[in-house]
Amino acid sequence: MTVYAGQGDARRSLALLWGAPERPRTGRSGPKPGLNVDAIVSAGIAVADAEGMEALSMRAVGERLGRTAMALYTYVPGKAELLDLMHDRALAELSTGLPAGPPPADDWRAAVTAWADGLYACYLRHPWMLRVSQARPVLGPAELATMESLLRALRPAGLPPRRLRGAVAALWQFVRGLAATTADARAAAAATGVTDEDWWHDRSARLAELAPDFTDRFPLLTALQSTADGPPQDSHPDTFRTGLTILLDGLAASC
Amino acid sequence: MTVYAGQGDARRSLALLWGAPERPRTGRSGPKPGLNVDAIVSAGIAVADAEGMEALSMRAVGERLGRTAMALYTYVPGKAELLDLMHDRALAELSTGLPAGPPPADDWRAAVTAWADGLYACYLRHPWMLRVSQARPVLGPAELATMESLLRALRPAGLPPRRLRGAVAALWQFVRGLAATTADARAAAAATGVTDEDWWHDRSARLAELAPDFTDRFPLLTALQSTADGPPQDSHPDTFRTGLTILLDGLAASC
DNA sequence: AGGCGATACTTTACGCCATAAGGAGATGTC
DNA sequence: GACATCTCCTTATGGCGTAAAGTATCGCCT
Repeated sequence: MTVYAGQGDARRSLALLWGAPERPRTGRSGPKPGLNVDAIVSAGIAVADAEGMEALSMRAVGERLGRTAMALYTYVPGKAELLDLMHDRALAELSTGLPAGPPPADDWRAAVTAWADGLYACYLRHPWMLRVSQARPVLGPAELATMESLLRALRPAGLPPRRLRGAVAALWQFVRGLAATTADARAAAAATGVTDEDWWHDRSARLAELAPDFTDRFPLLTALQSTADGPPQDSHPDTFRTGLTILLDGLAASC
Repeated sequence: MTVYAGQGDARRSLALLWGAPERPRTGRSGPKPGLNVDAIVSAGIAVADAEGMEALSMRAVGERLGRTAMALYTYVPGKAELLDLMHDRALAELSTGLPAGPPPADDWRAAVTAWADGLYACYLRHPWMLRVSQARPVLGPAELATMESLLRALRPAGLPPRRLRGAVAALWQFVRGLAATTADARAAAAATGVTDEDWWHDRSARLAELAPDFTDRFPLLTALQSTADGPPQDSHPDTFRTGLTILLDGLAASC
């Protein structure tokens, strides 16, 4: 299941994302909070990382914190908002790991490549991120910072402003899409215990059985499959590299 | 929620996709089937088109056919397989609508653009497709045909085989990713009754409130936002166009 | 003609899910 | 000490996919 996010109460969600000032602690009665938003977000990420998005339930998160599911609702309006927070927190790994120094000269190709590599790796560390809806972006600080850093990397390329939006979209979607493919393949391999290679072999055999005219109907596909050095096992890094090169070439051509 | 597919029993799924020969009808007792796989797939698509992926339940599909949810299990192993079938059926719209004539000369840019436009439109007609997992592709006939037709469009470009995989991935992921963004924006607008423009306005205002140092922290983003002709309302077609141009330029540069 | 096995479909049930509603106990201010 | 407030719990509602088992219907065979 893909999980919707960015669907929650916009006001509360944004406030939580940007660390809105909590209500003043003075003059409040009642027991002290035993939990906090950060801890809940961390627990959520831990669950999702370890057991995947489909295992991420309010119960599971609560359990990890020694609480019931309902306890979380004191701190977070609902699951959608929790997802927003998790997504932005995970994305924040990108900026924290980076060198704080000045941007690396004018080599924008290297800079964009580094950006793409970082994002790709982040998605693969947290595959559940790929199941969070992307439209109407959550607009958390980390998401905006990631965008800003891509723009910074692209700056020396001198793209005309009109093209910038398209460039950003193409790059981001490519990284995200390829990460999704890679992540899903890994997940499937892990779940079924079948390697990618075996799986393709199996499917190919069955396809040949079900569609005897396969090579006639899909000649170019057949050719593609045979030109590559063997089955597409672990072809993902390669595909990522060449796709990115194509994108960079396209950017270069755009002035 | 993103919905997993391609997770079902591979054997039955593939057989259904490729229209495996049903067991011989002669010599079978029992009541005649009142349903068939095609009808179920159509009903599923109707439900998903009309009410979105989150409303697609076995109960809902059964109801549309005047049956209970459990009746479907006579024809289809489970929900995952039904999703696979729905996805491939929807993708089949691409090839049925096309001119049957020979490929259009050597203008590969036009051909690829046509392919991308068609796929983009298909995704927007059936936004639920974007919530179907993409790794370990289902390998239904329509999916393979779509791939084949992209390869056919790309052929005159004369890409070296080593680059083909990356090119296909970059194009497909870009189209899919941008379609997802567009579709989600539309869905959110429809659900909340807030136009994209209003929504952005609202969020911008709140962002400025929550992060007063916004323009300092994100100077390039701020610049990007102001260069565009107004808010990004309906900027999707534009973004799609320019992103695609960049990709095509990149392909051209790759020989 | 009658019976029997296969098949289509239903009902029921199980264990999940998110979360609404309301209550219990702890903690602070007055 | 009274009371308001806050955390966290229990319970309940209405959903989900689907396992299991029951019922009704049909076709073949004796």
